[in-house]
Amino acid sequence: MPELPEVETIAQGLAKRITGDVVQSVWLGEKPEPLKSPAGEIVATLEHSRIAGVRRMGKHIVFDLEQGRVRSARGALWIVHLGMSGRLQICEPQEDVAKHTHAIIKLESGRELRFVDPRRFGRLSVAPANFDAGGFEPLDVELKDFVALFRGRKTPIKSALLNQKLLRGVGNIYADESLFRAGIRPRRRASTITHEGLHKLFLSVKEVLREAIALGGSSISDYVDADGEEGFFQLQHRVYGREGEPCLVCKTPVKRVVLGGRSSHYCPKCQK
DNA sequence: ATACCGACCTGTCAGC
DNA sequence: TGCTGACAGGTCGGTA
Repeated sequence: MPELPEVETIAQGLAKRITGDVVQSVWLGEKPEPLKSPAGEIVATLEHSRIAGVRRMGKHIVFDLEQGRVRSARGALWIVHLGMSGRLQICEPQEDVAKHTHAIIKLESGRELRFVDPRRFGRLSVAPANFDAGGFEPLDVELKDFVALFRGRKTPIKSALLNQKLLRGVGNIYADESLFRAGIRPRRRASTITHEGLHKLFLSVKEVLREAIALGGSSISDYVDADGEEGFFQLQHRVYGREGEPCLVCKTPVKRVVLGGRSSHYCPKCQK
């Protein structure tokens, strides 16, 4: 479900509400599929830890933990990837447990943090405090590094944008929207884009992500943030999900093609 | 290196 | 009403 702006919105919401709280106990569902680390390790790392902060890394939600009685400064990380359909919700204990709830974290404040994920593509793991997911943060990357990412790559530019080892956090919606604003077709080989084109793309990616974060992300079907609030960036989509509808610039019908198994939307006239 | 495909899962919606 | 197929914000591993 969520890309960078949605994950950022969720992480900010969680940070506001549970920073400083302490994990009392952890319940994990019996099926271990969603776990990337052994269940025992996740439980041992989380229990009695203080949540010192919540932040986003690419599409991961990262909880900074101060561990155990000693609350060592070194700490550890609890990392949640929401996959396509994952949600993290803060609940009162008496609230009904939703179908497909795979983890419940009881907090000393009395609230619970619940991980719900119908499609089970989400992943839970723990990692040392120095963990790094690799790739550049799109909002922080500098122009020269951005340009270097694509130089000499024959892969379609959209595939490169979706490659989390290069840039982390850009997904299907924001790749399409960024390419539209930069006037570049999704199938265009990365290596054939001029420096000027890459500069435009560099600006477009940042602009799209910043606007989307400001609007709380895109709510398609069921996305809501940690407070249960919907985002509004879906109202700003210019090509994503608009197959056959007129381009907002030139009225040409928006095209949809499949690229690497993903729907890709573009204006055949505005994007070259 | 690259590109395409299916796999992983469940839910929803359009069409018949 | 019910069935079927397409499709969904993500990633991984196999194959040529």
